[in-house]
Amino acid sequence: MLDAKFVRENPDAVRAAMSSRGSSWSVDEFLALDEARRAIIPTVEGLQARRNAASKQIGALMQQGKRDEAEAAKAEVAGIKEEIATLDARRDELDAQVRWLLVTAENLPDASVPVGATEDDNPEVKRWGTARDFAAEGFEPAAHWDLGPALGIVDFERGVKLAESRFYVLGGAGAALMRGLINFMVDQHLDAGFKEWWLPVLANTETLFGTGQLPKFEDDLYRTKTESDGNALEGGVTAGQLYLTPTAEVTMTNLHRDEVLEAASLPRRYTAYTPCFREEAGSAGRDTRGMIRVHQFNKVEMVKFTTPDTSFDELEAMTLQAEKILELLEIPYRRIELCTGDLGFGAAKTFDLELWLPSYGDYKEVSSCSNCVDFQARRANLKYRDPENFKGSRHVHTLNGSGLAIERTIAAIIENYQNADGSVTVPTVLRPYMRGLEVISN
RNA sequence: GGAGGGGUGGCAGAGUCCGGCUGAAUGCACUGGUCUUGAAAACCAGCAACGGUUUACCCCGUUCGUGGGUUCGAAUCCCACCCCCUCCGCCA
Repeated sequence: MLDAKFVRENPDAVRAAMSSRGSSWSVDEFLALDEARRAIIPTVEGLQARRNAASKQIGALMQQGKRDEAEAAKAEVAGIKEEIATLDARRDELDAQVRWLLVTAENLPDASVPVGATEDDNPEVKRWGTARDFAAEGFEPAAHWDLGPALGIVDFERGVKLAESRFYVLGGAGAALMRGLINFMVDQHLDAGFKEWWLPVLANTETLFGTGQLPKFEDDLYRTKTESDGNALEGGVTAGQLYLTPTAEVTMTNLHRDEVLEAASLPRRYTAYTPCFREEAGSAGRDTRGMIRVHQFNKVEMVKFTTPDTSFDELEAMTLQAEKILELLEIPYRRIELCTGDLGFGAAKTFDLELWLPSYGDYKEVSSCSNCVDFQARRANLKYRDPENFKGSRHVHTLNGSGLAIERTIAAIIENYQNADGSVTVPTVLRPYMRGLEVISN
């Protein structure tokens, strides 16, 4: 959520930022509504003050037994009340409109973010490792959606049988690989000083609002109540509604919603493994094969809470932490920086990591590390205090990053570590996590 | 699922029956001061958030789970909803 005061005082900067994002958010619409709203406030409050004063007087008069004067005052208040009611209704209306604009506004890109329109404009920042030359080795690499089932470790058909399309099942070494990767990644983050959490995968409306999934992106989420239950979300809060979380970022960031943290306790570095659920409603036809885009996937997530002065350093550190996982697994990857036009809703700056997938003949996203600055903190009312430097409290900066998305990592391992005979070598660092298994074969 | 209790300031906890200087006693925590070599203790003072106005002070408004209602006036009365707790039942 943007700071209304900031928008008011820096309309040109906001306009430019929104334009660079390709956002349709209108600064002028906001300013007009905001001005209309603020024009009414002094009038309403003046009337309220008069009403309050008169009421107090009536109480005093009643106690003194001055009935007639009290009755006269009551009559006067009746008139004021009518005026207030009219203006109040108008103010409520304007408040709601202004609030809707504020909660649906994208975050402002950081000044350092390269300007661009689409993902094609995302600059590549670095590249690590080299893709295997299968031709030189004398065989054609198979895709994970063929290799996995052939090895009996991935089963797409049974996933569909149990749930629906875009679900899958892992068996034997496949299941062990999943479990091993989760533990491997979490251990790596623990070694780097992160604190581990275990979180609910159902979350309420306030929680989803705090990180920005609501109110704009409800369609991406699985919900426990649907329109037919008479519980549709219409720009507000649906009582009792729960959502399957699309990422642990949501719950982990909201751990401190409505809290004031001590500056001395920052930065806080958190990590959690959770399953993630996404409706993927608008992605029919994209990545339909394999385990690249499924409704339920697994992810080890990193979240940080920092003071404003260190958040960009922490973003770099977080991105390096995610890269470290790929390097230990020896999977070729590249880092790209999202341009203004490709930034996510709440992000001020984002680095994506993409790993090499032979079946795509290209890099595919496996991690996204973002600094949301105070955007989520404002939504989630998440502040910190630092008595030595300022009075009161200020919003923290929040960061989140995948470390990593595991299905895509598994796909990359299967494809990059495959052998001519159809077996898959287990990456060295994972072997301790897989009871010493070195090769997955039939 | 059944029965009962409860949601008040950073925390704890009065006030609610009998509506009116109650934005709210008291304690703890916190901040400043006195005292002290220093600290503790003691004592004094301050201490909610958000919004409007303002150079600032002040002032005004809103907020006692949420929304609505009654009233000149609601933390206190009425209605609906949400949430939490305890006991019973069920259950990994």
